[in-house]
Amino acid sequence: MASLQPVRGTHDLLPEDARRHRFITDMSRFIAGRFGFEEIVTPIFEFTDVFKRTLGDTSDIVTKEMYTFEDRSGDSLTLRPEGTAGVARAFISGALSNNLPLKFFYTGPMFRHERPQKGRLRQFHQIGVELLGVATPQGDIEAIALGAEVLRGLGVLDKTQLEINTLGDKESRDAYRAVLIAYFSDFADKLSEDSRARLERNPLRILDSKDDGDKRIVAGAPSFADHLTPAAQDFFAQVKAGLSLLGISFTINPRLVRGLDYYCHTAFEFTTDALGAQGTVLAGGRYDGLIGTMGGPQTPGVGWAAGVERLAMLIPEPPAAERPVAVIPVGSLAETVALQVTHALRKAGFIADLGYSGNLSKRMKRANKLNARFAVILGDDELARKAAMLRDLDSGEQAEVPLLELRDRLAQTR
RNA sequence: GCGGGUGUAGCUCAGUUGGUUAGAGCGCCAGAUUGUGGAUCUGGAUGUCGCCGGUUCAAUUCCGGUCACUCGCCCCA
Repeated sequence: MASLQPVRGTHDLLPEDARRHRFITDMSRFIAGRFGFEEIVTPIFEFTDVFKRTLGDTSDIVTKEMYTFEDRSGDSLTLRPEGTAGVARAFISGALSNNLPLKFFYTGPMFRHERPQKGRLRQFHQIGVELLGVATPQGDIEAIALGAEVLRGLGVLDKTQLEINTLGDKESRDAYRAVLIAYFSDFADKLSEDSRARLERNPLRILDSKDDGDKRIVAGAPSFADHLTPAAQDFFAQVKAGLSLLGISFTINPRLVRGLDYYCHTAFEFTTDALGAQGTVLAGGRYDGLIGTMGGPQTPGVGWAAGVERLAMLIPEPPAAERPVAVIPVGSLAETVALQVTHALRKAGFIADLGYSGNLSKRMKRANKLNARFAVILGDDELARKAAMLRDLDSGEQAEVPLLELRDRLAQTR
């Protein structure tokens, strides 16, 4: 086994994997385009503060998962651990607030120093969308509908379930948080160690604990639904109604939460049971407070991100590579003609492969391995007649074709 | 970051109760077929038995460490 290994948690994408990824990014970009989302490309690293301010000082990502380094001018930079912060920063830097609403699609690598697992890498890839400037439930509905359409386009929608929840508005959440802390504090000594830490940082998370003891305590916890303001209830009702109107099925998961203060209203996740512990495939929510928190104008936003590697694992077969035409010279005289023919076919838009060496048999084997559709065989006999033997590699039939007609004959079969 | 499992050929895996030349299938290469691939047959090459150290006359096998992968937790895409 080779001793030269890639950095832990990083991964080479060999052509078959790369094709799978390209299919995912191309398809999602295309479908996002139908919804009016245009691609935005932001840098792969930002000033560390961009992520610290958006993700909060206590989040796991900021406290232990960022690839942060100092560059030669002494600035603290961080490889982006997620995509929203960069888009929000671009929105502020570019003073785009008078063009609202804005609809962005992005794709690219993200970096988190986590312990790798299946579906969890240190460099991974995401696709995502951000819809800025729409404060009404229409935005949430459109974002979720787009997510569902992307999954459908990829052929994986039926392998996922959509779960949604509401985090309410700030008023609802503050009230609920206080009630929750009061409730759980009574049980503090009985909670698991993890949950005791969550009581400080993010009490909502306790609701989703997998610890059996915690679950018993959670069962008696006050319900968020009882603390939603009428406005927040109405907002959520409209989101649900919109999804139903579009035929998007969902379940409500009251334990689906987001930790940071700027999240509000709708949180949603498309999950699968096919990927073990990393079941979340596409997830997002509304973040009306984010841009304001970063120092920009108060601007509502809703968006989601999806893991390309996780999506790739749900796609059983990668899309087939395009099938080439194999040009096969027989004898050294034919080599120069083969080079010309190959070049002409490439200029005409065909994928043409000119084997580099070997006799006819060997080159035919190579053509077969490349899954070539046709072989163009150039030997002395054919060349004497300014023709080539055109062999259909699927049927095994072959016929001589004048060189001048080769291009049109091949074009007919496309 | 915490706990468990695994690591033998390019891939999937057998095997060695510690003993001399470590195996299979698939794949790869060559030939049967010097102008015809896919099927078949014949032959060939695979390899620090993850890495480092310890115990031992002897370690791929036992022990320790380490690295990688993997499962769960945490968290997330």
